[in-house]
Order: sequence, then structure tokens, then C-alpha cells
Amino acid sequence: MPISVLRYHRYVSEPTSTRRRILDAAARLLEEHGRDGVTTRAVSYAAGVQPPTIYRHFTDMSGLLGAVAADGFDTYLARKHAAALSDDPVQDLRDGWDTHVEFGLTHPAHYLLMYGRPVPGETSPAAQRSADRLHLLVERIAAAGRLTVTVETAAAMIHSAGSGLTLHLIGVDPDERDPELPGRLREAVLRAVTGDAPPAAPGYTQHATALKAALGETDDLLTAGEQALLGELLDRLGGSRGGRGRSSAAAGAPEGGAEANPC
Amino acid sequence: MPISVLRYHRYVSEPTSTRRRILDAAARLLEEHGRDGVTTRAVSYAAGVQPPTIYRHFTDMSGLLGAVAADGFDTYLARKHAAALSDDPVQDLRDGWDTHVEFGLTHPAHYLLMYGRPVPGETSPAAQRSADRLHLLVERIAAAGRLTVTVETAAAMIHSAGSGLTLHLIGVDPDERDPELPGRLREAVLRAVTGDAPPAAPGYTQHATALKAALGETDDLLTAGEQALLGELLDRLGGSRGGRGRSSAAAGAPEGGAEANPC
DNA sequence: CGCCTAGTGTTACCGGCGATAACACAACGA
DNA sequence: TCGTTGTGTTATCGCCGGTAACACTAGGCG
Repeated sequence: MPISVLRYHRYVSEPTSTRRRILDAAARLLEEHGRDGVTTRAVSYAAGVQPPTIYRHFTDMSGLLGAVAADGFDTYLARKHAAALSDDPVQDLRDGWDTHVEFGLTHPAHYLLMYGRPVPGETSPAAQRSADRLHLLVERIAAAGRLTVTVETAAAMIHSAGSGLTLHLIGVDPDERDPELPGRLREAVLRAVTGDAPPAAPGYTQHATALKAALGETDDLLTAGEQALLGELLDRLGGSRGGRGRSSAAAGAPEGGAEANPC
Repeated sequence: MPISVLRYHRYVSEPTSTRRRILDAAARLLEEHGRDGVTTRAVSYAAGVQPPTIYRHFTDMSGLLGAVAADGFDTYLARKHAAALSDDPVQDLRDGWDTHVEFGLTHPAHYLLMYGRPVPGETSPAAQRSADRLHLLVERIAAAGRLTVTVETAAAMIHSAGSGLTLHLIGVDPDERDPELPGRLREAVLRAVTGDAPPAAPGYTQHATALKAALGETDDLLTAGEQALLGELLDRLGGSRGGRGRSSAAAGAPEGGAEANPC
């Protein structure tokens, strides 16, 4: 790249941006003195700026704390493998669980910021990022045909148990922590969301045909009409490579009533 | 009781003691405005005393908050059966779990005070009370010879999962809470600490969830509407397991299970 | 060139917070 | 009767989160 392009701009050679310095100072205070050590004064002093500067970059205190939490979480995950996925989705989830717990124990103050004070409807950016990744990991298990509950339910179970475990461990003196605990709880939840069964064959056609074959057992969950409808949709996925669209439009209800209505 | 015994003492006929008034005022503020609404000024004003009076009774702010949490928790448990134990220790634990979660959802601010900000080595009196009761419930299961792990490990697993679940639910909008979640997580942990084998999931659930996960790939076979419809039917098959509530617990342990590599 | 605008950091300040010192006063026991 | 103890008060401190108003710089544009 020719020198001429390297025009002088304000921040090109500045060692670290003000925002970065504030973030780092706040993170350091957070780790060393806990949540209560992160005050506007302390941060501004440690970052070498005046207090109002903080508000210029992070609208208020909670904005700063949220940014610190997100930054710390991202950094940690980036340093770990993060995106390295194997071809065993269950093992990947296991690794994700362990990494999550490890982060909480390595950075308890960050972790408490993320999960310690839930507010209905709100989710910190860091927690959201973590939840997204969990959802992805669980979905891969579902795609492998090894999930026995909804993806959403499985993710919620795993998150509840995992975060509860981490918070519990944070509250226990390191020497007194039960070494059995993390592994056992993890496997308990894992067994509950996966069957112990070996992975089913990949590809949706197999699942469609298998499900079609088992349709008769679903009387307590689906009405007769729903079973019939589902059967037709599964036929489309499992068998004939028919053209798209229109074929389904015609099919009326199998018979007039279609209203067994259990439930 | 003869009147002569009712000597006049300062507080005999006083409607409520100062300590009680402060406690009640703080609890009300906590429920109505959350943790941040409980300030020395607000409490003292609501209780009709001067701020320093609070320090006379509860050495500092955290002392007051601890007392409020403990008081609220005790009151709640007292109003519930609390000590009513049946002759089925596992069912008693189940009830205890449900009561615990219910308390957290009914009094989220109290609950966050108890579990939201763990500090290594410290345990709030309220949390300690709850832990003691859990220990007792688990010990009864052990006495019945139905525990496959240490009492301590079992209690820690249950506590981690239960408090994590409650914190998770507190953070989710009431309308969007997964009704399956609490029961499933509870049974998963219960099965892991007692030797019970998981109830055989109907074979179709895995196929249903797998197919759901692969719905996105079916664009060439199904219209968007059909995909949505199919997705809903698949959720019904993957989500709920016929009988609800306790039914799933009974199943004996056909195989040792429970020991698949806790790592 | 000279003016304007946007971005950034500053000084000075506000109301509210947790906490404490020093005092006022009632009840009780020697 | 007089100290002691328990309880609640007045007055005040230092720190907090947050904001208004100003100062300076760089870039855009006539």
C-alpha cells in the first residue's frame, strides 16, 4: 500500500482509543474489586479521563457495565477455540458447557454481571451472545436426530442448569467445591435431552419416513385430522420427488369432521 | 391471665415494634421497586423513623437486606406446609423443588437477594435455611436407599439446577416461559441422583426434532406455509410427553444407568 | 481563506446515597 | 437518687451517578 494512502488521521497512531482505555480500566477494577469497585470516579481516574467522558461513550453506568461484560466474554471466547466444531455435536456441547463454567469461575464478577441480576425481558448483549451459541450447538444435536425434546426446551434446560451450577460454584470456596458436581450435572441434563440412543441417520428423508411409520402412536398428541395432514406432508418429504407447491392445495380434510379433539 | 401480671412495659401494647415496622417497610419497597428502591431514606420514611434508627437495629444496609430476605423466605415457607412430610421422600423433594421455584417467581426481588450475588464463603441466612431443608430432604431419600450419589453431591446438583432454573424463569417474560421446562429439568436431576432410568421416550420424538431442525432445507418441497404448519405439528410431537406431572417418576431402574462417565 | 459543524473532553455542580458522631431521653437496678 | 443501658434523634460527612455548559480540534465547504 503506497504511503500516500496513509493519510494522517487522528487516531491512526494513537496508542489506544479513549473508549478502549475506559473499558480496560473498568474491567480491571471489576476483577480486582468486584462490581462495587467500578465507580465513575475510579474508572475515570484509572483511565486518565474525567468522569463525564464515560457518559460520552457509554450513555450511563449500566451501559458501561454491559459493554465491559460483553467485551470480557467475547475476549475469553475468542481466546478459546470458540468456533472449532467437531463432527460430534454432543461432544461439542459438552465442551461448550465446560468452557462456560470455566469462564464463570475465572471471571466471577463478569459472570455475575451477565447472569446475577436477571430482569424480565432484558438480556445483556454478552448473555445473548452466549445463548445464541448454545442454541446453535443444540440445533446441531437436533439435526443429528439425537434430541428428544424441543430445541428451545433443551437449550433452556442446559442454560438453567449450567448457569445455576456456575453461580453455585462461584459462591463456594474453591477448596470445598465438589469435584463430582460439574460432570454429573452436565451428564444428567445431557441424558435428559438426548436419548441414549445412537445417532439416527442423517438427512430429513429418513426422519420423515421413520416418523410416518410411527404416526399411529401419536393418538394422544394429534387429532386424526392432524395425523392425516402430517402424514401427507411427510410423504412429500420422504418419498416422491414431486413438483413443488400446488399438489397440497387440493387435499381436503380426509373426512368431513376431523374433530376427534383429545387434549 | 390475671391483669396484675400485665405490668406496663414499653412495648406490651405497642402495635408493632420498630424493628418490625422497618422490616415490613423494607420488604414492601423491595417488592414494589426492586433492590434499588430500598434506600435508607426510603425505608426510614416509610417506617416512620429516622435513618440512623435502621443502623441501630441492622448494623448496615446489607444486614437489613439479609434480614428482609430471611424474613420473607421464612414467612413464605411457614404459610406453605413447610414441615409436612409424607412417606414418599422423593415426592417430598419434588414438592420442595416446586415450592422453591414458586417462591422465586412470586418474590423475585427477595430471591435475587438470596441467590443473585453469591460471594465465596458467604451464605445469606435465608439461603442457609433453604439449603438445610434441602439437605434434610435429600438425606431422607438416602435413608430410603434410593440415592446413587453422595448426599452432598445430590444436594448441590439439585440446588444448582433449581436455583438456575428459577433465575432463568425470573428473567423470562411470564408469557414466554416454557411450561415444559421446570418439570423436565426437575425430573432429569431427580433421575440422575436416584437410580431411576429415564422413561423410554417414544421413538418418534427424535425423528420429530431432527426433522424440525432440517425444515429449512425443504424449500424445494414445501411452501413456507406448509413448513410453518409442519413445524407446529412437529413441536407437538417433540415437546410434550403424554402424561404430565409425577407419572414419569415411578419407573424402576432396569439397568444400573446413572454411571456413564461423569468425567 | 474563513466560517460552520460534529466530535470529544473539560470544569463545575446537583441531589441522593450509606454511614457516623454526638446528643436526648426513658426505663431499670443498686 | 444516680449511673447504666437501650433506643431514637439531629446534624453532618464523603462519595456516588449524572448533567449543563463550555473549550478545543479536525474536516467540509463556500
